Amino acid sequence: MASTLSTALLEVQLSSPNQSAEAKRPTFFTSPLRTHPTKRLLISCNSARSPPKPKPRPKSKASPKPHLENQNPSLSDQLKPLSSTILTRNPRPDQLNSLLPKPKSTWVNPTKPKPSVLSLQRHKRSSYSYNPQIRDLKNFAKKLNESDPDDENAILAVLEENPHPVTRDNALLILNSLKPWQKAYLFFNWVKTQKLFPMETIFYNVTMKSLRFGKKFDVIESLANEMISEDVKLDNITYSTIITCAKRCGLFGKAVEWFERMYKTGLMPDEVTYSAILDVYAKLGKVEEVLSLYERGRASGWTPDPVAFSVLGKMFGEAGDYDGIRYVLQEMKSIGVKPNLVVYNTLLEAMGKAGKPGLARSLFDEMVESGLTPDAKTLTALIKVYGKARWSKDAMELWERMRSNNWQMDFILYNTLLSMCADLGLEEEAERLFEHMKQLENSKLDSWSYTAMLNIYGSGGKVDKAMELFEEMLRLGVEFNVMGSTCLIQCLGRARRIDDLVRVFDVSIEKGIRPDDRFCGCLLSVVSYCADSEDAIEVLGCLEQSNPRLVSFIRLLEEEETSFETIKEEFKAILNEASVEVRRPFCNCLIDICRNRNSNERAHELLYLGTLYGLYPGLHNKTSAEWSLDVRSLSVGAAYTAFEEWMGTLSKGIQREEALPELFSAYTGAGTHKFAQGLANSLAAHVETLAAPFKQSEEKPGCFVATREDLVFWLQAIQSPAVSGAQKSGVHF
DNA sequence: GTAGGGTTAG
Repeated sequence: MASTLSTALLEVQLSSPNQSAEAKRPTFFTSPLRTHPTKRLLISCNSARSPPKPKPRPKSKASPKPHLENQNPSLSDQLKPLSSTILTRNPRPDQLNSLLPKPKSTWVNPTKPKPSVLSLQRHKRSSYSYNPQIRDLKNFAKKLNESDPDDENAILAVLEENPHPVTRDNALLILNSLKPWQKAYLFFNWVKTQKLFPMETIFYNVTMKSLRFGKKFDVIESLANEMISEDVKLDNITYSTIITCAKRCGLFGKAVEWFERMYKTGLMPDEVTYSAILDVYAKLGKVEEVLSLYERGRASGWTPDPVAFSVLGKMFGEAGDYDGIRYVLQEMKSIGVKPNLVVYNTLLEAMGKAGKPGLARSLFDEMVESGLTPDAKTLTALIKVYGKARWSKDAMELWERMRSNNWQMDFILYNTLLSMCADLGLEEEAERLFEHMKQLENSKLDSWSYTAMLNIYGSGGKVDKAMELFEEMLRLGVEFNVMGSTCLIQCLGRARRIDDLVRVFDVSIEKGIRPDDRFCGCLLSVVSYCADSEDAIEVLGCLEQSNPRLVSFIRLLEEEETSFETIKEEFKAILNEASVEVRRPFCNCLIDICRNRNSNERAHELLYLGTLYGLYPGLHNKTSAEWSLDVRSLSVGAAYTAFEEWMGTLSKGIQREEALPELFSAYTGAGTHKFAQGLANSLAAHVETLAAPFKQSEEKPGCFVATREDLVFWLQAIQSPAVSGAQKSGVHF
């Protein structure tokens, strides 16, 4: 089995997610905005710089191909591993909503002047005339708001009490004051049945806004259809309300459908509707469509406002596209639009998502210099960026600045500060803040605050403090969520407090927590280091309730007669069911479990499969001077397995007299990650057990180096029958 | 929230 790893390395290139066969195909829309495909990414000539290009997909490194004895395989043979090694990806929102119109190939002559795609005039609002009865009417609306929503007769009785005649203006004023959508909708229908005056567009619009608040898209749509059948004109306000409601309900196909419909009726969107639809495409991750719309709008003479730029900024942030973010800033500069606070907030967060903490910091400085005062959202975004980047110094400085400048803080910001403390391991600071938050007026510590503290104690191994907090949550009735439970269980597992772990698990299930993949991964990792089989059985019991398939798989691994094919198929199915971020941890834990149960053979099979399914990209790196093994993303057991596998492959290479480089290195990393040091120590111990000639480099901690001469000598020595004892100590070649 | 668009914690 192990001997096939070198060929597996060939296959892994096929299974890397970036080269998946499901390459995105651009979707066109059928509105008059359609442009010729080759023109789609051209940005208006006013822009100073070229638009962001889609990033080239990362290419696989051209590593020297292992020598293969057989002839070139046929095309169908070459394609086979592709279908058998590709895992499905998590569904994206645009894949869930396949309602977007399919492309039609309508030729648009690019030499003709582009038609205008949006109206530069915003919808004019009618001005209110002063209503002397306003007080009475507001009181009346208040009564309606307070009446029992389920008691129709009571509501009708209130309606009869209206002190003033229901004129158009009075009805509008009342409708605007009704809060829950049920009341507004009821009043709207009541007015309609009175037939005192024609129902104009504005009545529908106000009612729709209320319905949007209640996310009642189906009702909004029925009202819109009623407008069409009753011949009431739909205006830009109607359409933007419909579109944004569909968007907030996640019905992106519907949003696009109504946008298309607007064009079909000959109504031109104004910039508000236009921004709304830009946001729809942005939320779908359809960057090219958004840029195309943007470009067409610019070509029609549109000067986008900060809202439009905020939409673009958010979209690029979600895509982690730094070039895109920079493009937004450049566009604003060249058009002469000054970013407002919301734009800065969006871009700061986007910078964080694109992994640019330094640029976020300078953008923040620029914002403050421009005279804007950061609000709680600005500070939340920046604290989050610094926390994730582990920039302790900047985070603490900002925290200090917040206090000395008396900048606005809210509870979300406090909770974010707590989470940042968890990221940076600042236990004392977090405790102080937590106490401070307890004493704040009008503020209650919520599940987020407690979860952040559980995270801090959990990752710091403070198991007693974590349990105290858990009891406190139960006592105070603070919601205990899946993340808090995961942190606590992880902590209890590391401390081998299995009875407490099982109790926390039971409480979690009682409280209605639904185990997610991370939660199961956490239980699986506890199983992996349970030396005591009774403990393992307890934890497997919890896992059985959360993910029975995983437990059956562990049993399959234990049974000697299970074939490799069975393991392969079942493992693939499990990985496909799991979300992408837990796939590698699952594989790592399962390898550890196998090694702990002395089934190294199975561990090698799993590593092979993990590699095959693309869970360990970049594990092997080769230059002419050095071959290296990067085990930073591997667990201890997986790292041992990978190391042995590597030595086995090299050993065979030596037998075949293949060319070898001067230097060999294994890299465990020794950086900021909590467990990195542990991995370096473990590999050091393992290397010593094997008496392998790898030495930890002094200038590069976490890097184990061996020369070709030493390595070849060692490998040849342990292969000779005289020293076969080395094999008993765990070397599996 | 006073007829429509954007930011808002793991």
